[in-house]
Amino acid sequence: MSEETNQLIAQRRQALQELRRRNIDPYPYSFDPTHRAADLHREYGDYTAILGEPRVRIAGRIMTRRIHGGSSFAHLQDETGRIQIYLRRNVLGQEDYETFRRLLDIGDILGVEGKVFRTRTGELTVEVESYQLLAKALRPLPEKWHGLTDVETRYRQRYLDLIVNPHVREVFRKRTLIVQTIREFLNRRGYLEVETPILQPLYGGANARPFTTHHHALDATFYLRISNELYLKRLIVGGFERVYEFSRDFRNEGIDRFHNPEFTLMECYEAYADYERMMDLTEEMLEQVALAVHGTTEVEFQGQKLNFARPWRRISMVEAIRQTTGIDVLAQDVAGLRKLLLERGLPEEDLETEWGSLVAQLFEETVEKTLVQPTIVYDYPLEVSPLAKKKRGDQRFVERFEPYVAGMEIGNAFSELNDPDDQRKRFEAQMARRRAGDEEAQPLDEDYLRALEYGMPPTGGLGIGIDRLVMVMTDMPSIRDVILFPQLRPES
RNA sequence: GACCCGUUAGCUCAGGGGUAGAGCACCGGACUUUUAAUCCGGGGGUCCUGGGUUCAAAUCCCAGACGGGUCACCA
Repeated sequence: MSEETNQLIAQRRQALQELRRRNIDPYPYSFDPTHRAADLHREYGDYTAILGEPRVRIAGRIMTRRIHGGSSFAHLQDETGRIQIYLRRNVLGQEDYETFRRLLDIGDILGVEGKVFRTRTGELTVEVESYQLLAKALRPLPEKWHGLTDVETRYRQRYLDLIVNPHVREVFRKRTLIVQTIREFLNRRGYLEVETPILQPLYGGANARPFTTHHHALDATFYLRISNELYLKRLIVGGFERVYEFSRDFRNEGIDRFHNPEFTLMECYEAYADYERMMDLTEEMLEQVALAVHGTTEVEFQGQKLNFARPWRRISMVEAIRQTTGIDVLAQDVAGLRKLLLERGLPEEDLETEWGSLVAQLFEETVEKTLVQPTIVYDYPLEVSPLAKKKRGDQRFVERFEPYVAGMEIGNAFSELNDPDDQRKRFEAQMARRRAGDEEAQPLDEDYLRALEYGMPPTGGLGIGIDRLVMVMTDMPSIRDVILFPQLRPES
């Protein structure tokens, strides 16, 4: 049904006209509440006596209405919750009472002044002595009982979701709490929060296809960053010893429960640290996050009990594969690994060609989903890690780890590669992959190499996928449930 | 990108070849402590879009749009 003919909208527009005819401004400029709903519940909780007829002003959206003859009840909802209001004809007067009854609707924003009391049934209530319409709603809200469940509408019209589904507001409050907890955790350790370019002339720091755009005045191609890694390490070269950034990154890839084209990665870098120090940092940080959100290190996610208490299980990738499958990848060559992957049902055309890439592929196929409890998997193959330093004593691997929770990668960390010549070779290997058709291989960044040639101290780096962390901490099964405005196809 | 499922009133959902349904919301009436208020009466539809089959399509078939799930890619 079109908006013009929608009966419910038409009725509300008529009420709007009538309000204006009565010289009531449906969109006034301000209101000055003395309390919010939660303040009232805190001050005058269930067993508290209400003395001296306290007068309060409170503002919010009308969420329910129970209209009787000469008196009516309604609930106002503000950011903190709901409070019942009570309106009586002989208190408000005939005109104001009838205006409330006839011309105001569920969804309208209202400011009221009145005294706090408790009803016969014990509910804390404000008896309204005067009220002011603060904004007229022209569209009806979803149903009070079932709320809004249609996921498409919930994502496209998140404002509506937030109005009628209180638990959704809770998820996003927790998201902010998580970000704040990490920020304070790093600040306490002397990390400096910085901002680096989102529009980059060359993308790097991860394997992904970028979004491409164009700057008219410079007549130059720019990319939305897929990572801020190379910029943060330039800052380490510059002499900042501990830096971090909550980085909105953009990757031109598929969308599913675990991927949104724009997502948030917290990356931090610490001079003079190696990956073991970053493992400690990771465990401490995420333990703090669990405590901040849940008050305990135990977190329930999709029916599984996860415990973020230190120390976490730490296992090398080679050992993890051995424990899960019995396979010793160190005893396998390329042909052997390919055969093992074929046996596990992988189509031949999907198989990698390099030894280390095959090891990583075998790990992803067999081990990843088994890593339910917080686990650190370390020592990744050289071929899949072009920015990480080679492992002490074994040149086939690099000093890299990923924290896993509930079968999800929620981070990525290295002893950062600071040998400029080695870094150039790694870039060149990436360029070779590119020429072979790998669109996600990393381009060679000459300025980054130049920076490394000035000398970067040994450095530990860590990235944490904030969206996935929030999923785990809020028990949400989809990344769309933890991003306020997830990417959808444009409405036609 | 491939496959499977879904799309019916403002919302939540039934219905599955023969007059378009319910609850809430809405409108009118009664009601000055209700809270899923209650009681009486009423209005409201591009059944996602476009084609096809049929005497007849919301229903069956085809194509498309949008959403969800799985797979692929990625974090």
